[in-house]
Amino acid sequence: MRITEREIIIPATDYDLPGTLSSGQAFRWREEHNSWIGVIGNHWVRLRSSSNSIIAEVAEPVTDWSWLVDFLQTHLELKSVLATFPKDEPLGNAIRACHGLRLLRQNPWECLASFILSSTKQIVQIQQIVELLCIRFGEPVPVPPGHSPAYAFPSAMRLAAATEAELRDCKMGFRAPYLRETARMIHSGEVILERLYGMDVDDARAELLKLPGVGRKIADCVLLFAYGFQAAFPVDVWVMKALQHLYFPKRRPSRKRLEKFTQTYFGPNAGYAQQYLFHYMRTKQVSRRSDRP
DNA sequence: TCAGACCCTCACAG
DNA sequence: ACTGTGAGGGTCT
Repeated sequence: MRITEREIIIPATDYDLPGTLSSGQAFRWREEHNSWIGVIGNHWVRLRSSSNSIIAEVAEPVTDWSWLVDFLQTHLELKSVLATFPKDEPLGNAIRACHGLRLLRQNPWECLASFILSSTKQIVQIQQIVELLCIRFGEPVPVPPGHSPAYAFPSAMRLAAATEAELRDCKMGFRAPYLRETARMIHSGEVILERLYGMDVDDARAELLKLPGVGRKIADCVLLFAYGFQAAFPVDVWVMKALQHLYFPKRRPSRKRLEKFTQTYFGPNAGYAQQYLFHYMRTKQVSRRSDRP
């Protein structure tokens, strides 16, 4: 007989759970009483950090926890990843300031849809939009007694069936037609997200770029956060600021030159380096509002 | 390559 | 309190 439990202790060293869950790669995690509540697939999940481990609780007993371990990527030895970073001062600062920051491994559809909604939005706003989307279109999932309702991320089929007005009601503005059309193309099989796992990074990116509302930056986010392609290096306004300031102080590099740089300088775990730069810039630097005289 | 448009919300200045 | 303004993990034309 197999053991089913509602709780599991997952060994995890060098793992900053709050930092990772709030670092702008996933948008459905809320802090509550020193723990983090979210939904993975059809599972309501509560996570909390302990010494060298993460304690996870779900609503109903499960036997197979691989979906959670895969999401958290706890097996990855962070030290060996950080060891491949170039030994420069900016990254050194970021590593020191963001100790234990990790990359998650998310569901491709949820990640794709979420990042389509991310363009020119602040992270809190993205969280709000995704939340509304799940409440309105997601299937309810079981929650422990006493907890507020939770919903799975809505399927591509469901979102393709929604009207543009219904989507705009979720405060996503001009992103609504992008999300709707992308949902349709995924549901119809014009782009098959499962196939990207077996492709090389350039082919996988080309597939994502077929989708409306998906440009280079969002494609690279999905490649990195959902598929684990380490060659993907999303360049957003924060990372661009870091790159310009730290590595190209003289003049702005061309797009081609910048791509060459990010694909070579940061080494085999460039995607990880990107997340450290992003999180460092966003959380640890002097904010622009307070650095006025 | 280079604008400008695109929705909407929030923070902040006055 | 109330309005004006700017900007936010971009993409498309």
